[in-house]
Amino acid sequence: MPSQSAKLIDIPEATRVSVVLPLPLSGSYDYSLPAHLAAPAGSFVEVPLGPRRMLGVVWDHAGDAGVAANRLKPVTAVLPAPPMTATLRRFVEWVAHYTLSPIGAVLRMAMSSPSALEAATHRAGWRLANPAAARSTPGRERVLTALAEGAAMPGDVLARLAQVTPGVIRGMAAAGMLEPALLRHAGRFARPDPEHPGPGLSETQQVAAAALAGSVAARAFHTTLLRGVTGSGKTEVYFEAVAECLRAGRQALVLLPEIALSAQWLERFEARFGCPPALWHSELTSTTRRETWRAVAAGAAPVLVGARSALFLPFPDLGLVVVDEEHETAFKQEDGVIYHARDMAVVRARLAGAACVLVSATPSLESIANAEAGRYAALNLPTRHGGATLPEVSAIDLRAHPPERGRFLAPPLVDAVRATIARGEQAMLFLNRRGYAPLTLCRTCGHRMQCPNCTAWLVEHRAQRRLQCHHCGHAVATPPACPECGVGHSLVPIGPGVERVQEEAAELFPDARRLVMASDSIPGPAAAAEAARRISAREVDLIIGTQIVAKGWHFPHLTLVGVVDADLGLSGGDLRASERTVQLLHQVAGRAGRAEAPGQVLLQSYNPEHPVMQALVANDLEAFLAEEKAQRLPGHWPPYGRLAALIVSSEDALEAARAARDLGLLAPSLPGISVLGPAPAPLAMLRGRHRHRLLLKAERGVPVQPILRDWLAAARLPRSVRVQVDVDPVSFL
DNA sequence: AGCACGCCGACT
DNA sequence: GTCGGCGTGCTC
Repeated sequence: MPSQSAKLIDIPEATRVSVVLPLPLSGSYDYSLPAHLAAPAGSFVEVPLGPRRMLGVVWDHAGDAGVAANRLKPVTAVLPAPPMTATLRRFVEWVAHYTLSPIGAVLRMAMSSPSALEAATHRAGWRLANPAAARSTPGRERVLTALAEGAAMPGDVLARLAQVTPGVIRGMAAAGMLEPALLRHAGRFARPDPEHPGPGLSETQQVAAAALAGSVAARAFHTTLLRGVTGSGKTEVYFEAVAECLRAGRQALVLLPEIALSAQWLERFEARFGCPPALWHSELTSTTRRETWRAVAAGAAPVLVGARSALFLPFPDLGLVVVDEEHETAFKQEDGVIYHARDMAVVRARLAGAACVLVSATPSLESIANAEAGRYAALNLPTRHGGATLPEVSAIDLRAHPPERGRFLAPPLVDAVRATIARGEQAMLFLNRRGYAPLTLCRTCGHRMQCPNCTAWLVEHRAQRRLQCHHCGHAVATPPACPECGVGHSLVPIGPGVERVQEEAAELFPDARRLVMASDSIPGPAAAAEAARRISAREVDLIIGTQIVAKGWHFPHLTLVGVVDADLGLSGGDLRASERTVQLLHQVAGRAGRAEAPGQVLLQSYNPEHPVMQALVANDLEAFLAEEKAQRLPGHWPPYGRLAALIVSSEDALEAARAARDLGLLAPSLPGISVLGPAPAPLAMLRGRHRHRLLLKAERGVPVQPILRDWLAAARLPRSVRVQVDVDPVSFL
C-alpha cells in the first residue's frame, strides 16, 4: 500500500499542464491544474497571464519542469467547447514549423472566434405539450398551427408568426397546451443533399467526377490536380466529390480565393445540393462567426466554403479539401504568419486522412510539377461544357495600331467593341489597374506625386478627387497646384486605370450601358451578386474591370474580351511574371464565348512576339509551360528547388541596410544552398519602413527551415529591425 | 499581443 | 514639483 507522503509528492507532477497561448510566443507555458478540473490535451482553458486572463489550449507534452512547480499559476477554467482535435494541433505545429512562425501566432488563427468557446447560450422557447388541454380560440389555433411542424421557437418569433400577443402564449403555457423548450442557436446550417437532382454532367465530366468520388470514398489522403479549360464545368465535377463526402458522413471544405465575390459559385452550389453551404470569411459578423465555428466543431456544418483562414476551423472529421482556382496568388497570406493556403490545404488533408483536390484551368507550375512527379493524380477536362468553343485569341500590335493621343484603346479594339454591341452581345475591357491614372506628373517641373510612406506613386481616384497609395492606404485630396513648384493646373494624369478607360469608353460608345467592376466599386458579396445579375439580365453592354472580372464568372452573352494592356505585369523581372500573366490573361479570356456564340479575345500589346502573347494566341499553354520548365529547372528555381525570402526592415534606412549586410555576412554556406542579396527591395520603403531582401535558394530535398533557424539565431540584430521570413515567396516586392 | 516598469519634457 | 510620452521586457 503506497504511503501517504508518496501520494502528496505525486500530485503536483501529475497536475502540471502545458498550455499554448494565442500570442506570438514560440513555446508553451506551464500551469497547474486544480484537482477538481479535467483538461485532456486539446482542451480550451482560461489561464492567468501576468495581470490578465487568457484563453489557450492544453498541448500534448507534459510541462518540461523548466519552471518550478511552486511558481505555476493555476488554470482558472476549462471551457465547455469541444477540445481541439489532435489533427488540428498537429496542423498548427506543422504550419508554425514550416513558416518559422511562433506556434502561438498560428494558434491564434485557429482561435479566431473566442466567444465560440464560451458556453452556448440557449434561448428560451416554447413547444407543443398537450394542445387539447384547454379551450381553443382563433389566436390559440394560429399558435398551434405555427408549432405544428414540431419545431420549438422563441416566444417573440411565435407571437409574430401567429399574430397574437405574448399574453396569449403565456395563457396557453399556463393551461398546459405549451411547455418551455431550450433552443440551440446552432442548427441553422441546412444539410446539403447529395441526392438533390443537380444539372446533368457530360460523359467527360462523369468520368472525372467518378475518379474524384473514388478518392473521397477511399477515406485516405490523396491529392488530385483537376485541370480543365475555362468553361469545362470543373465546379460541377468536384461537386460530385463533395456529394461523396456527404454520403460518407464526413465534412468537406472548399477554399475559394475571393469568397466575397463568390455569388455565382453559391448559386451553382444550391442548384446541385438544394441549400447553401456554411460560409467563412473575414467579413462575417461575430455572431455568425461564432455560430459557424460551433457548427463546424459539432460536425453540424457538412460543407463549408471559405477563404484561406477556413483551414484553421475545427473540423472533427474532414473528408475532402478542395482548393478552387489553386493558381491564385490570393491564397498566399502576406502578413502575420506568411503561408500559402494551397500548400497548407494539402497538409491539412494529409493530417486529416482526407482527399484533396486542386482545381484550375491554369494550374501553378508547382502543382503541375507535383502531378508530373506522380505526387498528385491528374484529371483533365479538355473541352468546354455544352458544346461551347474556346475563344479565338489574337494580339493587336500597338506599334502598328497606336491609339489616338491620350487614348488607350486601339482602333481595331474600338471597332470590335462597337460591332459586338451592335450585334446585341456583351463586351468586356480588362485592365488590371484600379483608379484613374497610376501616375500624376507636374508638366512644369516634372514632379511625381509619391507616397510619403512607400516607394510607390499615388494613384488618382478621380471620383473621390483623391490620390491614393495602394500599398499603405495613404490618401490626399488631389492638389490644385503642384506641391513642388506651385504652378496651378500643371498636374497631369499619366497612363490609364479602369476609371480612365471607362471615361474613354463613355466618349466612344455613348449609347452602351457600361459597368465598372473593380474592388472599389464592388465592395462586397451583395454588390458582386447585383453586378452579376445585371450582366446576366443583359442590363449591361460593356463591362470594364480589373482582375475581379477574371474570376470564375459565367456570363453567357459575353463574346468579346479586350485586354487593354497585356504587357502589364511582364516587367519587373519577377520569377513568376510570365506565369502569372499567362494565368490571369487566360482566365480573363475564358470569360468570352461561354455559351452558343463564339468568343473573341483581343490583346493590346507592344510586344506581341513575347512568348506569353504567343502562348495565349496559339492557345498552347503546354508549350509555354515546357519553356518555363526549361528556364527554371537548371538553376533549381521553383518548383524545381525552393526559395525563402528574408525581408529586413526598419524605420531607419541606415539601420535596415546595416542589418541586411550583417545578415548577408552570416549567410549559410552549405551544399545545395545559395544566398542572393542583400539588395534593396523593389518596394524599398513600405508603410514607413525601409526594406532590404535576401533570398535563400535550396535544391529540392534540402530542408530549409533548420538552415534558416540557425542563420537567424546567429544574427544579433537591433530591436528596431524586423526580419520577416517568407518561405516559398510568390511576391518579390 | 498587452501591460507593466522606467526614465526624460510641458503643465495645473 | 507632477502627468505622461512610448522604449524594452516579461508573461508559466
